[in-house]
Amino acid sequence: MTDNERQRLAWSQLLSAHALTLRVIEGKLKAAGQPPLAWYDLLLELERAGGEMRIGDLAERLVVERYNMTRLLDRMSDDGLVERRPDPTDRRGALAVITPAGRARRGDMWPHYRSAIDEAFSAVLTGVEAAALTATLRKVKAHLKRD
Amino acid sequence: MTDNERQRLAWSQLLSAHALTLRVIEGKLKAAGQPPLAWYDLLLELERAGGEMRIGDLAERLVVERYNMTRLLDRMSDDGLVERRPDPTDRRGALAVITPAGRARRGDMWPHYRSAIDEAFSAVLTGVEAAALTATLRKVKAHLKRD
DNA sequence: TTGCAATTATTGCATGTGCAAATATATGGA
DNA sequence: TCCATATATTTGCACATGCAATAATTGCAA
Repeated sequence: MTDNERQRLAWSQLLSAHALTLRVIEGKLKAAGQPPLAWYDLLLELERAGGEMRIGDLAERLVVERYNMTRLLDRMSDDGLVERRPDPTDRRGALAVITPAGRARRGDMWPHYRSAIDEAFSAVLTGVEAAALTATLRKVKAHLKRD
Repeated sequence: MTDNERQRLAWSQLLSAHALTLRVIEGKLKAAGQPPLAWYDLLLELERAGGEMRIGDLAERLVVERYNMTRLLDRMSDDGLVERRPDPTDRRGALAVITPAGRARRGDMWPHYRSAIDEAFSAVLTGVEAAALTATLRKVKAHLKRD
């Protein structure tokens, strides 16, 4: 097998491993009555940013299209987990702000999400393998973000 | 950092690397006037299986829900790339069969898809890294399929 | 300053996906 | 054999996403 074939094979494995793992993890979340993964990621990102972030930045950070971020925020906002606030520094833009209910919801979700990841994904990886995976995927991401 | 943290970090990298790479690759396909990735995968799978496969098996193999496979086949069938045939061994089921136009379409897609993978993904990986990635992801998949 | 292109967020419409129910057929046990 | 249960696929309806167009604002250059 040539290097090119090895690389393309790795890509196809990435696709199918992703699909399979995601299906299992989302299934566990749903079975536990929890919201989808994307909600967790969004809430976590907001907390890490200190509670608020520009909508466009959030979309870019989470690799979601802007118009889908608009709608994701609509839904989460209907649930009281986030709210919009005009950006004082640029009146075109808006900030997404996490609410106390949003912080609480992320806290509720975490144990379910954690155990789902641990069972579906972590269980078969050594720490060394996990670190290698992280390093490799970071290279790919850095490459794509350069453009 | 503990092993658990390493593993969870690897999972989050898998999610974002997947999203970013897929966005780029699908974008290149679309820009080249080609159908989405899922069409390629389906056509390839059928060719590998000798030209036909049970719909449910195809869905399982491609990690797609059955009802979505039904609809994917509807669309591809509208384009003349596949057709349905009753399964002689089980009249509940149906076979998806690749047509000559389907084989031709896969042939047309491949150079575009190949160069997209090579540019977006392969470019930054050594053969050794790719092989390690494949091995790791295969373990994850094997683990999930066991249940 | 004015005017024009670029940026931010949103929305209408078409398309794709998830869920639960429907249809048709198969399988195994009384 | 007959019936209850399981399996394969499809479909109606609600919800989510992609695309192209819109509105509001910014920034820059004439």
